[in-house]
Amino acid sequence: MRTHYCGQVTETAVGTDVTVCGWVHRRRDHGGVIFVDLRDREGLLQVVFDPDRAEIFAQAERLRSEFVIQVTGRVRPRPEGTMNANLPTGKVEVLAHALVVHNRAEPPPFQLDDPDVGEDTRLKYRYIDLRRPQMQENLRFRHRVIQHIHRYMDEQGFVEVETPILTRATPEGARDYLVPSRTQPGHFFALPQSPQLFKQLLMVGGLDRYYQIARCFRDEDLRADRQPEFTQLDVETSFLTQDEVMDIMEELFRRLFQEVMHVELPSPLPRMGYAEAMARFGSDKPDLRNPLVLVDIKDLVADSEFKVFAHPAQDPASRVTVLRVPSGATISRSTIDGYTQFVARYGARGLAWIKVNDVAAGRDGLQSPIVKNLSDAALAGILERTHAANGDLLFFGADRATVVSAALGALRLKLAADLDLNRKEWQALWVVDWPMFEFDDKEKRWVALHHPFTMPRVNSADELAGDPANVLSSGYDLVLNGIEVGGGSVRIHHQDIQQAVFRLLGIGLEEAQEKFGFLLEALRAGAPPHAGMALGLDRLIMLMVGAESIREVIAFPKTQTAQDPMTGAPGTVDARQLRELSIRSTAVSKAAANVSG
RNA sequence: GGAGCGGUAGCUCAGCUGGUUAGAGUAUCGGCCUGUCACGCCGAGGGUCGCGGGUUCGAGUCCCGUCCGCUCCGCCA
Repeated sequence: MRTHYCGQVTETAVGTDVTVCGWVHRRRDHGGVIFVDLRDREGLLQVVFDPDRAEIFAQAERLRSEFVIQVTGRVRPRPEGTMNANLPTGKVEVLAHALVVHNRAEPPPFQLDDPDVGEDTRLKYRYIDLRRPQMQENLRFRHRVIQHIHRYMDEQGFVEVETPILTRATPEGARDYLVPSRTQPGHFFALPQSPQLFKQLLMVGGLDRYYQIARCFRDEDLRADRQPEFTQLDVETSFLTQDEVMDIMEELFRRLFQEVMHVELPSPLPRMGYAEAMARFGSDKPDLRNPLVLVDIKDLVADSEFKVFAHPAQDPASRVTVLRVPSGATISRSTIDGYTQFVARYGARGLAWIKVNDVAAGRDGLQSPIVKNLSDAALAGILERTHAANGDLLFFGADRATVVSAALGALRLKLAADLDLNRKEWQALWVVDWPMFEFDDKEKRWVALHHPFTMPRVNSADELAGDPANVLSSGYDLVLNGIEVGGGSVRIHHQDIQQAVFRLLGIGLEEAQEKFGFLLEALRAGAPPHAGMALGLDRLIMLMVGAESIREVIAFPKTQTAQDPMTGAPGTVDARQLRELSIRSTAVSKAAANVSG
């Protein structure tokens, strides 16, 4: 049907006849001559309709935006002074000899070159939105990344295996998406939160090296970087140590950046312990582009008269921490009030601050509502430890450690965004030495920080129960520019340790047998030591293309209420379908109660 | 479950302390135009002010509820 993509018709084609197909991007009708910018996935090409050819000129007058046409014509250089330097095809044009209108089109609901169209409109008409060059580029970039992954994994001896989408619900972890069984009334499949157990069983099955570009499903609330279905590069290996697995994945990561981004990442990537990440950055996924760091001052204020500081300083579960903002003294009171409200979201009950006007002047050089409460020694210690300089602003957090880390960790990110402090570079690192368990205060029970199949760093099952809070796991997370893009661990391959972990998580023998019996049996069937990882491809590609949301790199994403404005999913089904599935809905129809706009 | 911001023409938005006929840009439609490329010029049409209720002589504007979109907290092993 065509000889060239529009975007590929350049000077080399001058003098030849070409046939191109595409969409009418824009029509400029000068009465006596008509220009059409014809668009396909490779770019734009100017087509000229001349009144000398009366018949197709008349046809061209009836062309409208987004009509699908086919043009045959002679490529010729544009007249002197009419070249368009902004287009790769800008030195040439095609004089139309023949025109076929393959399809007319309604005027599009939005203009393709309008950068400010609302996302709900874009998603409702995603098939039009996808025509925009940015979306085309995002999806093709994604394709290139995945092609590189396939090539690398194959080179490294990995075998791509598909695992079930219909599987069973498991306790722990995210809320499951359920699929009712018709043949087993009252029973449900669950969509996999990840292929975790299957890939472990593939190791027991002797595959040795498995990978899959796997869709995962989690029925939790959405964020800019979270969709209910998302894609992971899922990997599992046998007989490799933690470091060996990390090396393989790190090399993939580095090569992706080299080959797709032309960016050199350091080798090896830096590694940081979870404890250090929380202490210095208030986060388990620190953004190392950000120069701000948290500095603990517990010891400096422990015997202070100032109870707001002294009390947490004496509590082992709390921390007292300073965030120094270089040149931050120019930040206004109202802006600081805004930051106070900001940290309140994370549970902080206040945000103390000191403006450092003159370090040499000691107490008199400091401007703050709290200096009067602090001793000269404490103030001097704080200035010294934070390396405060004239013109700096110090923010303080004093509370339970989880609150301080969350609040000041978030404030650190917000300040960097507001003051444009982040270095323009790529900062990848591993976060290692994670705690195995965390105590959930609300549910009053231990939960696995990574997942329950992660190998705890203990010598025996008995060691676990003694001091769960201080058991480390062999988990590792890959963090890029402050976003978790992957994580993995060495897995438990002994049945007794797996049982002990279940027991600690409050999963009794019977429940473990019912829900994980197949895993426990497999671990008794000659399970090799194994370890693996998953890379979140949507997030990684979002970062690589510089998008603000994962939705920009997914062809048909869902909105924050997990709906698809285009298909209307999720939708209702008729009563017969429900009956076949032995299901009755208790929901009151939204449509009956309210028609939304 | 919670917080914030938003919802007015196809799209992007303005609309003050409530007040006559709700505006702009763009898109669309018609006319003119032979070198434009966001073509230009002239003209026209286009509104359930998300939805429901309330206050008021009077509501796009105020109040309550609700739905939708986005960001975030919780949640996401």
